[in-house]
Amino acid sequence: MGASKTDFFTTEQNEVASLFKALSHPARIAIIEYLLKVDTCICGDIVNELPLAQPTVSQHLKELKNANIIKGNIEGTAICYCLNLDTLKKIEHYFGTITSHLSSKCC
Amino acid sequence: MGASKTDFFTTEQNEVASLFKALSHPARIAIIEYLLKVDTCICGDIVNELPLAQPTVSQHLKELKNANIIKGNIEGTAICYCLNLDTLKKIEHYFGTITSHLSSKCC
DNA sequence: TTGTTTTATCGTAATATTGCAATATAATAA
DNA sequence: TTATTATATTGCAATATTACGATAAAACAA
Repeated sequence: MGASKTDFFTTEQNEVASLFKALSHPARIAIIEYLLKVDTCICGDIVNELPLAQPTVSQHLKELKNANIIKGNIEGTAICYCLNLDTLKKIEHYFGTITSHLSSKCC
Repeated sequence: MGASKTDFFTTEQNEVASLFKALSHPARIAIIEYLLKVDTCICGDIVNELPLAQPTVSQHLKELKNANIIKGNIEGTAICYCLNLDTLKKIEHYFGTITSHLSSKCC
């Protein structure tokens, strides 16, 4: 064997894990930080910002889109990408719940 | 090729990505949520809580420990695991920075 | 000492991810 | 129409992850 035993965990646990999987590559972190830095929709130049070939960047963008971390709108020949505030807030809230429920008396 | 081109990204981007990689498996999310639920150090019964064999659980615990998401203290024969509040707060802060810097005018 | 319990490591098979060349698709320009 | 430009998809090789049986190691009990 070797594949994840997805079926043995709850839907929520699988969803949370796949959200973090989308964030688990430095190229995808770089994309997020670039979109944050320019603070606007970006049409086109993400490929030029990364040290990776165009098909590879396209693949990473697809993963971020599938996880709803970024949104992509078609603007003529180019595609306009930007961060999805809702999803990012959801992740922030997930950790907020953890840290607020956690007593520091432990260990 | 196929391996991550780690060298082409910043140290910080690689560190953030590997923190999320530690969170990218439902078994590790289940471990975190279990430690949160019992709200105390757990000596031993994590293996019984998960639908995975003992070596597999041990491997997942090691990854969480390497990422500083959990701490493990030896207590005689057993090992006492608990969540590392500092790291979890660091992740929460990372998203807080993103969401607060992000204008919603986009897309 | 030997036995028991608990956790870690080794070895390996199954599966998933990463990266890119080649190619395809889509929108616009000339 | 044919170019051009921008992004997506396909196919495949290299590498990484996941899972677990077998085994080792560590701590304690008898």
